[in-house]
Amino acid sequence: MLDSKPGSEEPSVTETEAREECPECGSLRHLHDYRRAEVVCSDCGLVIEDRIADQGPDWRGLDSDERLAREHTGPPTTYTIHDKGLSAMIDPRDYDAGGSPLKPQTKAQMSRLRKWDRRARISGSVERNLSWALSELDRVAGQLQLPRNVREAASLLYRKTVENGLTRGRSMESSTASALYISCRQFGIPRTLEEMADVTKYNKKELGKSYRVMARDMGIHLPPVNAMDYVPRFTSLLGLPGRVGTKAGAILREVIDEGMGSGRGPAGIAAAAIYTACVLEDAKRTQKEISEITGVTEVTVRNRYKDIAEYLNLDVDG
DNA sequence: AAGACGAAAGTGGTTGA
DNA sequence: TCAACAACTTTCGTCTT
Repeated sequence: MLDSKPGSEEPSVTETEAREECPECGSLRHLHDYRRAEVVCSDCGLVIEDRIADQGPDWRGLDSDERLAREHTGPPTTYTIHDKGLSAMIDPRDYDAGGSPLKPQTKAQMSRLRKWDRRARISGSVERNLSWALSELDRVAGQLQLPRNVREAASLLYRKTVENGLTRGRSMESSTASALYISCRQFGIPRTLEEMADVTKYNKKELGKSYRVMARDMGIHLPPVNAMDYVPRFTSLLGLPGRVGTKAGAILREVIDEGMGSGRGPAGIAAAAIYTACVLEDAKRTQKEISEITGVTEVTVRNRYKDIAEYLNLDVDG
């Protein structure tokens, strides 16, 4: 019930004939990738539109609880109409409906009313931004299959960031993504920046910069990512049996104890440990498959694998 | 033909003057 | 602030199965 199986394969990509041609190559064949919420040109791969999931009832891949929770939250349309026609204007002039001046007492009252009206409006807009941000946060969290507690933590972090005025000059998307990324790290279920980048409109670099700034500003010290934390998810995404995961964990522990972790990217080491475990356990996955899932290149998988194999051969058992 | 391996050049981030 | 540096990626060619 925690993580839905990655193996459940609904057709998440459909090809359609588009009305507009691709600005890059002019092709009319577009792929709708609902899992990644993108429209991609079939011929040149250009991402024509992202976040299509906002436009329809296409939330998917989540359990019924989440679907329920999400049913009416949503895209900016609700937020744009939120204030419309609901808040009345208070006439700024001190005359009554008939045009006569107000009594001093009434005048003072009206002035107080205006003051509170103004305050309500401002806090209303803060609320609206917040509610938009939180639904964006939920969307990304949903696509990354993150558990509730991480979302809660991320929401809280985001609120605090806003309260401290640290979101000024930054987009809400980058801030919510940063809050999520940081929370994931804190909960020991890290997502790679690649994965974050896949479901937001920012790339690895931008997200990296943005989350660093937020962590620094909020005085959060993030311990380095533990390579071990990647193993369960990667093995499960690769559809590997449990024993391979255990093996990979054992290899990792051994290799990291030996100081191989320093300076190297944790995801790369995790990927290589999994690859090694695959070889040893005879549950072969190609380097390519592993690199695709883990977001590190084949070359890095190879290099780390070489390191690990070297070390393991020096040791007695393998 | 596909996968594994490695060399070479390029990129972004960190470090030390 | 800038240059040097290590890690990683990209690209491409060769070897192996």
